[in-house]
Amino acid sequence: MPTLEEIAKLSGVSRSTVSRVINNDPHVSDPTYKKVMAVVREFNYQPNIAARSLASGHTRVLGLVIPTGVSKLFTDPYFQILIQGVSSACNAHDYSVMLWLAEPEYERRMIKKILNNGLVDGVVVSSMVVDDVIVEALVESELPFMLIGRHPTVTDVNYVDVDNVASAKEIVTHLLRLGYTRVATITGPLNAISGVDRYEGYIEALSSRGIKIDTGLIVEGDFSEEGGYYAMRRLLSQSPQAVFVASDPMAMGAMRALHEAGLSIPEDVALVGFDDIPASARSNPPLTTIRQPVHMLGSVAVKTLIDLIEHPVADLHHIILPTQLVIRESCGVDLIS
Amino acid sequence: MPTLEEIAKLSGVSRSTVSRVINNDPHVSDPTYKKVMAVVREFNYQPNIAARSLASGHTRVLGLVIPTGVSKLFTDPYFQILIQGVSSACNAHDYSVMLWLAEPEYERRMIKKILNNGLVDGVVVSSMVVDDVIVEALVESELPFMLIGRHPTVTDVNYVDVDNVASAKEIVTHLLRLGYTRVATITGPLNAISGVDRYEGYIEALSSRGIKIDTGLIVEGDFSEEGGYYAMRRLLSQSPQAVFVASDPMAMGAMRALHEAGLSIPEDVALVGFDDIPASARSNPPLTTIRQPVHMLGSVAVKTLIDLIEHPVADLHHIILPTQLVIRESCGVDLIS
DNA sequence: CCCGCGATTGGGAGCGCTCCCAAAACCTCG
DNA sequence: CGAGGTTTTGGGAGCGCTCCCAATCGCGGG
Repeated sequence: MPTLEEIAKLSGVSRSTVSRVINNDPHVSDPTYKKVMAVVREFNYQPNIAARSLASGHTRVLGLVIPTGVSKLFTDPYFQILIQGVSSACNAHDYSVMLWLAEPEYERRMIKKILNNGLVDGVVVSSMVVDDVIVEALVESELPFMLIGRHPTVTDVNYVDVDNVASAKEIVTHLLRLGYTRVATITGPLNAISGVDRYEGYIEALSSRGIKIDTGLIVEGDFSEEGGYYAMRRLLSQSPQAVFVASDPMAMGAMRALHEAGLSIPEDVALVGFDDIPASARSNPPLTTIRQPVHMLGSVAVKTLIDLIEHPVADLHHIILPTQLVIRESCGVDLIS
Repeated sequence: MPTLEEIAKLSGVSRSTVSRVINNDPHVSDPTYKKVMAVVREFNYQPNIAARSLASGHTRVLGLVIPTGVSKLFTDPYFQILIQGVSSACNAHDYSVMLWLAEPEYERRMIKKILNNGLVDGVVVSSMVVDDVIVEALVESELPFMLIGRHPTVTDVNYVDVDNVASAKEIVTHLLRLGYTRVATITGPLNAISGVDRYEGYIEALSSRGIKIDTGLIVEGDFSEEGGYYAMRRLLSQSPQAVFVASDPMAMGAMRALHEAGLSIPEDVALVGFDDIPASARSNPPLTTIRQPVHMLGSVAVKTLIDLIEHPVADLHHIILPTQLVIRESCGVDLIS
């Protein structure tokens, strides 16, 4: 592995000039540029990142933090797609991504490591949990960061999110419009902001149609298939006409419970989800759900973060990405008309 | 963020002594150690990684390369669990992980970046495809690396894998022992080594029982749910008694095709898979499959790699992890006894 | 033909750490 | 009490790059 200095010698110019060439500094004459580039290519020269970082103070590396204490949740395709979105946006901008799956036992130590080690120029945090310590730590540090999913209490930070409340309201309203009146919900964990927001949307949808809330029809889940399954079983005795399940993996579990109980969807119970994971299009029956642009959440977070790093500004970014109601068969058809 | 030098001044010792303290060098007297540590903690000092890397030549960062040209495949829980295994082993050893999802269009450029940028001390590669360029490139570079999954042609490299041939043979043999004779297979992509190996195991199982191979019963899939679905549909006309599906996601697809065709499992067609993804325990019926220790594949790869980095030795590591036949309901019960 | 100015180029001074060697401090024991 | 050894400690010399400033080059106009 040659060094800058060697490339300089080899091409008969100074260290500085080579540095200019590899950094696309315009203050280089065309012949010099070509001469140096030829040598660079010939020796397949790659600048040493550590040296560059030390000298320049930045690394072109972003951290991606997924505080999934619950490894069960990490099986959710959501994270996979998110990682993909982050990764591809980083590639496109010539950044690398450092992945931190924050296991709870390491969390404290880890946060310090993340913030202080100078390894990353910024971090993307997939925030989920309400009392997340990392966000405060991030605020204290001066490291640029983007949250994926808004934070419940700290609002003066940058984030990208979907409108969970409105989207949940939309899909529940769809159910109501189809004529169902006894609509239950399996919520997400209520210590997760998206869990709370989707629940909120459910409440709003019912309320705005003057339907009073029946707490018997509300069961808290945990976003997992298993959680959906058990929640649905508990709901069975209440014989709801329709159920808004706050995540597709839970909806899969709910379907399983329903099938086991010999009930058919949507004839006996209509079901809708939230997320539109790949499996939802292929379930039996295909699931009506809200499509989140998960990949885009990741890539937008990265793009915004990079912009923030390279052109620091004071103003806050609160980006809301659109969702889409995807109507399939699990919600049944209009009962009224 | 204080520097080493500042901590040294603050604690009244030299730069070198502080360096020794933070690196746990035994050549430090106890009082000095305590004195320095107090200051380190008080100022929450974290050594600058870039500087440390530049000076020491290593980074305590491992690269994880997943050359999933096919993003479809990345939805497979396999990778998620693999990433988790790698990540947690890294955490445990105080290493960080740099994630590279190698999208095909970036591949060439990326490989160079990975190998030369000096950002990582070693890489773990989830190798899948037969004609993978990265492995050769890795061999040329002097970077330590571990493959997850053996390479079809390059054998003098370190890898950790399961015995796909033997495991496939085991599960197909199980099918044969149950009394099925007309056993089909939906293979993985045959440009993936695991696809080939599992197919091989299928052939061996039949052959060793003197059953001659019927090419009509062999359909190539691609490890995805979709692929399994379409492959099963093609297989339907051959009316197999049982099918060995080379991956669980494909088995899910095959089940879907079977259900659609109104056939029941295992009464009309028995089905077995390979992988034991979480969903397999909950499918209808639960899937008989081979359990791979995916998490462990990741963590063993990391541990071995770290050992390789820290204690370089010449000898090759070819680690084979055990699999387990998990019998559930999809394979039916003994037809003979 | 010389001055002045913009476009190029060169070189010094670090960035914050590790590593090595030598100096200092401390023991042990004859 | 001092030689000789063993710990500890200190400081210089980089690691390979960027950044800044000064030096050089080239060229048009007076």
